[in-house]
Amino acid sequence: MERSDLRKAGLKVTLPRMRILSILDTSERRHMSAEDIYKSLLDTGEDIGLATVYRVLSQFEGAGLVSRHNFEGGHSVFELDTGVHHDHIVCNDCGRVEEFMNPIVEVQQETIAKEHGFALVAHSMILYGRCENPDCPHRAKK
Amino acid sequence: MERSDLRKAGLKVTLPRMRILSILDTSERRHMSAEDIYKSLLDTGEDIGLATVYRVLSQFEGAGLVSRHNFEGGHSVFELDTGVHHDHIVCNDCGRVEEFMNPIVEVQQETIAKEHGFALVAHSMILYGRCENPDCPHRAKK
DNA sequence: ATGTATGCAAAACATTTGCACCTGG
DNA sequence: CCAGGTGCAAATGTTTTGCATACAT
Repeated sequence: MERSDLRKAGLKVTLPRMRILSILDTSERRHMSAEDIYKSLLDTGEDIGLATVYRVLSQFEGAGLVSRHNFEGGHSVFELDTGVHHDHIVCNDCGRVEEFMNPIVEVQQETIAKEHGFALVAHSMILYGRCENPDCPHRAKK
Repeated sequence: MERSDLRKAGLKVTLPRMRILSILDTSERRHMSAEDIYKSLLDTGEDIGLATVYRVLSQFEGAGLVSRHNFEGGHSVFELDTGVHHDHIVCNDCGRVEEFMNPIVEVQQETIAKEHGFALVAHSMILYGRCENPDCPHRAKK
């Protein structure tokens, strides 16, 4: 029950918030843009505005319920924050997103920050490539 | 003389292109947004449109003369491509950008891609933190 | 009831594009 | 001369905001 998550975050339990949380939780794609979520709501017959989707996602981000990533292409993607840190590898062809966590890289980040006299606050690491998924367009294309 | 760089890229040597290249080359800040470059042109008394700045930067990117990075905040920054790969660490307070190249991280990226069945094409790694620069606002603030 | 949330439309940005005019080779 | 480049304004795509209305507590 995520109702409690909302209350804990100091957010009223409203229908749009529940629905958006639910979509992020149950969609087969863990990483969705605001537009994706909005369309998904329309499909479900919900009458929720795109502006609300953005507002709710920002609040969720502030509350630590979701995290936002700036992938290439000028739009953000959101995912439920499981509390487990990870980075992303994205297929340039089919858009598939996979998660990874590499301890060696994590350690190096601290080392690098220290070398440059920075107190590390956050980082963004995204790998782009072509995946081996048989359904991936770049393989289908030949 | 960068005239030859332009010719090599199959681009006519025009005034806007020269000026933009020159700004990227001589500005003390190596990393600039399109807007930054545009303002810099205005300061120099140049009459070059923002649209042209974007067009030229895109062409330069295609020609490998500059590289584009998507920092947080929804805007891109451009820098002269020296041919030497590096990533970035950005100060959240003063906006200062430093470059680094960590061989261990580079190797791990290939390993990670392989583990996930991806052929690595590109990557974006940006660290965010607070720098020790005495001029940095977050230190001045107390 | 009452302070928050929401929907809608409009605004705000960053970036791109259409088109008539200019310019470099 | 003439393909390609540029300026300007208008179009785009994404995200934010103002405001009157609706809702959770």
